[in-house]
Amino acid sequence: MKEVRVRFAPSPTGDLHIGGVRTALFNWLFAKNKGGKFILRIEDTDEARSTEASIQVILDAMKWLQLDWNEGPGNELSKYAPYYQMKRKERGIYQKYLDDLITKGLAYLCYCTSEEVDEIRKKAQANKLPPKYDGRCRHLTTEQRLQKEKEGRKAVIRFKMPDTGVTVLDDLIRGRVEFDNSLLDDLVIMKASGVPTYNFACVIDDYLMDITHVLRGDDHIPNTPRQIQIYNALGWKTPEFAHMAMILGSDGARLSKRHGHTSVLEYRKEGYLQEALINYLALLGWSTEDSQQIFTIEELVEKFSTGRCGSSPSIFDPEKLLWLNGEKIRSKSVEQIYELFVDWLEYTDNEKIIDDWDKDLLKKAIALEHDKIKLLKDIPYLVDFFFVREVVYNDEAVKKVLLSEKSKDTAKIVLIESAERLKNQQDFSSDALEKYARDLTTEKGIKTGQVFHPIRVAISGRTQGPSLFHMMELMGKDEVVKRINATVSKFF
RNA sequence: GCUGCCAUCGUCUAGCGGUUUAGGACAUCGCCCUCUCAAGGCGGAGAUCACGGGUUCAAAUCCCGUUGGCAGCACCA
Repeated sequence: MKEVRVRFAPSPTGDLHIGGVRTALFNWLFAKNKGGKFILRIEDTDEARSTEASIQVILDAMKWLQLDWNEGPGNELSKYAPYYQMKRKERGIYQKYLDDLITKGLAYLCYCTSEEVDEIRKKAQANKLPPKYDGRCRHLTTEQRLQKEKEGRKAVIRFKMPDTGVTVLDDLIRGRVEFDNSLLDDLVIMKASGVPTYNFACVIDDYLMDITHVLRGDDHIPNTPRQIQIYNALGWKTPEFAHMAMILGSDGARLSKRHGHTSVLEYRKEGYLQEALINYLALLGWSTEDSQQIFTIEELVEKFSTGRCGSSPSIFDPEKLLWLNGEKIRSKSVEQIYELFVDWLEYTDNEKIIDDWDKDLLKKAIALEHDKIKLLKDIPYLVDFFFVREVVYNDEAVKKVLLSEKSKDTAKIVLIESAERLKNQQDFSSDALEKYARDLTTEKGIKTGQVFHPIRVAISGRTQGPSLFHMMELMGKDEVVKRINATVSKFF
């Protein structure tokens, strides 16, 4: 059995977006599942838009997502290298096949300008005909060619499409799809600049790199018959194709800036975990029979198959992603979350936030807020009151719990007495503190909330936070007493 | 305009001709737990399976048509 080889072949013309990641992921999962190879190839033949920065973004994103490649940039010694199409072009890899096709009469030089071709297409469209180049340069004589060149025209190379019959695509996800050859036009396979176009370079490289399966977005379906024809012309067997449905924005339109983050790295900045993004993306366009939602990477690798990929498009739902991220964080140990958090601070250049924080206290604070963390970026806000010198009081909290007509008298008494008594509290464990607080309510004949809430606000400045007595225990007696005293003198 | 792809709760999906009063998940609502916020538990609401024709004893499931959405139609990939 031939080794499975798949590739992810992004063009470095912008950020790596959600759809691209899903394509990369499914290829990666497929390769892993089959014990095959996953190849990363950079399709940088768009001279105008390809950028070095964009290549870097792709590489960084793939690394963060842990979609490691068996071959690709960095493996320049491989027999399949290089993995950048422009480098391959420089080595003359494509020229050979271009010459071959021209010699065989399967491709030809075309001197039409873009304007002329546009004109031809528009005319066809006006007549309700498929917009298609008419092949007028197919049979140029040598004199005509010389004449065109004398006019200073530069030639492109066009592929001669068969104009009868059908091209059949046997898609792993969609089954049989037929295309009428008469609708396919003579596509440009080499630009006037001498650089091959996508449809050509892609075929050559997939063949040369022994790619066995091409998994890509279904926006490529219209390209497939053209590519199949090129394979045929070169006498090559086609790889298997699997076209997955697209990921759309909330309004059903193609995912774009309007729908929130487009670049994966923005999700990293927000504090999403790579495994949450991976898990979520796996759920878009693929499912198991029991509709399982939460997967480890290993489970994904084990269970993935193209046969269970859906053919209808799906809408990207940020809320579900957020839920999944919380799920993943909750499944981690405090130590793991701490590590992840430190990495995130470093990545977002925010290390100074925790510079003077006691790391041991931070871990314990994280433990108290463990179930509440949805994003890594939530952590600072969730625990920062443990580390401040002076409590930052939330106005609403103070108004409601300390200063309202209803609460202020009892709050004052509770705080003054607590400051006094807690100073002498021997056992500062959460259990003992809870007993203390409950005893106080009985003694004063008031409700638990009338004791718990003022203390909470006094020591944290907020009405929300971890379990009160665990929070006090962690803060320690001196700090708690100090904060209560400070609160009393500030407000009463 | 031409060609192609797609169509089950708001969203992601299960379903491969009878076991379906269409199952699960997110979101939403209610209750429980509870010192707050979460998390968790329980429960509710939410889908005439886009529509119309067939085929069949039987269709969300097969076929045809219609409608709608999306994609492609570059010397972009």
